[in-house]
Amino acid sequence: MGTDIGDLLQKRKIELTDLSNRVVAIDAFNTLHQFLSIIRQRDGSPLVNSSGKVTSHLSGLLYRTASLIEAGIKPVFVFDGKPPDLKSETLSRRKEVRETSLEKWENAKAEGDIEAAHKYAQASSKVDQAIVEDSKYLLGIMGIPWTQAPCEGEAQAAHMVIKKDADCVASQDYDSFLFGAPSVVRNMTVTGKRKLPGKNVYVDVELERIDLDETLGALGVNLDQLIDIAICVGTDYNKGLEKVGPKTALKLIKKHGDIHAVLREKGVEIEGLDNIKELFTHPDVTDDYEIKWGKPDSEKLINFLCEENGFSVDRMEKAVERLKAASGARQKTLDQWF
DNA sequence: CTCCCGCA
DNA sequence: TGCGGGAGG
Repeated sequence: MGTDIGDLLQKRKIELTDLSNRVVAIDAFNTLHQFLSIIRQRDGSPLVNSSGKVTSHLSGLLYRTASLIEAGIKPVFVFDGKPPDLKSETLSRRKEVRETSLEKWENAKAEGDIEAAHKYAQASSKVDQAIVEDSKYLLGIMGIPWTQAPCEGEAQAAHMVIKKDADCVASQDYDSFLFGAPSVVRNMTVTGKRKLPGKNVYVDVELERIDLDETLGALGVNLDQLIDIAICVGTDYNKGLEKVGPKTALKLIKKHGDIHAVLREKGVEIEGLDNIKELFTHPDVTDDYEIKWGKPDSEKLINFLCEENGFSVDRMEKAVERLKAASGARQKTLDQWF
């Protein structure tokens, strides 16, 4: 998913407390996708309510967000809008992977291969409209703001950081850099553990921050050239050059200056190059958003989570209490400042 | 993923 | 008090 330029970036280990009082623009799609793929039972089936509707994402969102608020972080979730036409090939490839995985999941379950079943179930997860609507509703009654991007969520999140309405983007992908995000954090989990893809193994992951200027300085390129490097390697909008990974791409761009010169030198072309580049340099974003944190609505939360979705009342009362206490503390802090 | 119980 | 592992919906 996204662009494979991770190796080139300057990663700095940070602590969750370093993000205290910071506004973090969270890539909602990215986060929900993680919850959906990871919060599953051993045979791979997701958590569901009594009508069979998936609820894994609700569990993840509630607990994760509550912990972020407790850590003093000010989260705002950014949802994807309509993807650009140039992304259609990537999207149909992802769809194919999901559908193949769904078949393999069924087969593995039938054969009693639990481990394979779990693996394919994870790869079959999809953030659909119902998941998105549920999540927006839950965030609303939690008092957590969210923004609807006109197009790519990562572009919108980057825009909000550029405008200084947020301090950094939180995503596992690197794409927001290509949209000019000055600062990105990865691995923003509570436990500091993450599941290894495909395997039933958990590893410790460090919360890390990557600053665009620092990375550009270390690489000796500008943002335009970083975008060129990504296009050489391949993005959601194009395939990338044969046998060119991040290191080679960096070398090529530094040697020849820009992607046009690289392509001339190699005698190859990238179809629609100007349009691809435009998607990164002038993405479709909006200023029509409001970032405001409110009080959680206990009654609606208990009703939605317990009545409608079958969560345990005991657990939810505890979680809602935590959320209320944490957002009250935040309110106090803000009052002291203003 | 995060919670929470059982166990050192 | 802190870890391991299963449950959660």
